[in-house]
Amino acid sequence: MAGMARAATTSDVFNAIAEPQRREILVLLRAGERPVTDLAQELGMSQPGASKHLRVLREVGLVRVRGVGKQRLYGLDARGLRPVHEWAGGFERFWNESFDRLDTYVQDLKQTRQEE
Amino acid sequence: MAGMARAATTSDVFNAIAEPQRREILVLLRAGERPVTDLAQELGMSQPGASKHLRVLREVGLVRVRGVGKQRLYGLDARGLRPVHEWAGGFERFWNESFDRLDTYVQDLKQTRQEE
DNA sequence: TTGACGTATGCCGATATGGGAATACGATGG
DNA sequence: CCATCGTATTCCCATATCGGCATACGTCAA
Repeated sequence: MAGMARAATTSDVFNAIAEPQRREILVLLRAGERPVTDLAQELGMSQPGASKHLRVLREVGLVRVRGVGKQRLYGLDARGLRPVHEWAGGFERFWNESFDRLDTYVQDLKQTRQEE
Repeated sequence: MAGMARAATTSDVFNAIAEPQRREILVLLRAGERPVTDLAQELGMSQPGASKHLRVLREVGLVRVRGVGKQRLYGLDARGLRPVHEWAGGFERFWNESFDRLDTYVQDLKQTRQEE
């Protein structure tokens, strides 16, 4: 076991929401519970595709399922998104500060090359 | 070209911050600019490793570099984290609501199996 | 110019991922 | 019990990562 390719999408919320389609699923679920087929159709993806994404979301706890007859309704459990919100929020003062102020460390080193 | 393995870490902020070590780098950079070696040491990773992560962060615009003599100082540009914060914030009312209230859709279908 | 130092890249191996297609599974209705 | 609908799982492929290692690159000092 030499190289590992990332923290396993299935164990980390940050990873789970790294996938655009999974984010879309979460957004759709804000409107209420839905069966897989519904989601698949609305997002223009295959049923197996949707099922797979939902599985990831379930494994990180962002989604809940309950069986209703033949169907399985997926519902949102947004609690796991709170840490994400808070983590990003920890940078709020940095994106609010203008870059000039942010670069206090730079003050003394005026006029340096600005890569890219 | 059949299967694509994800949106390319280098083009999406969500993907860039899916990596724990990259998140750590961003956190460290809140304290101010730093050279690669510094970060690498502090995070217990190799210099090439740190350079690679920083490259990803640079490509999504979360980090800036400027050359100072032999060194290259990396600095935070947190503006890209704002969308993340806002996206997650869009779910705030859902994690605040108790699950019972959230399941209004469920009200009429009492006592259903609760998977997992 | 030649070192030396700091840093970026290239290459490799092991692994994970997402999509497609086929198929297995589960529950309900007859 | 069987057919059917809704959904999950499995296989396979092409690709993308991440880490380690070696190495190329760039800048400064002498």
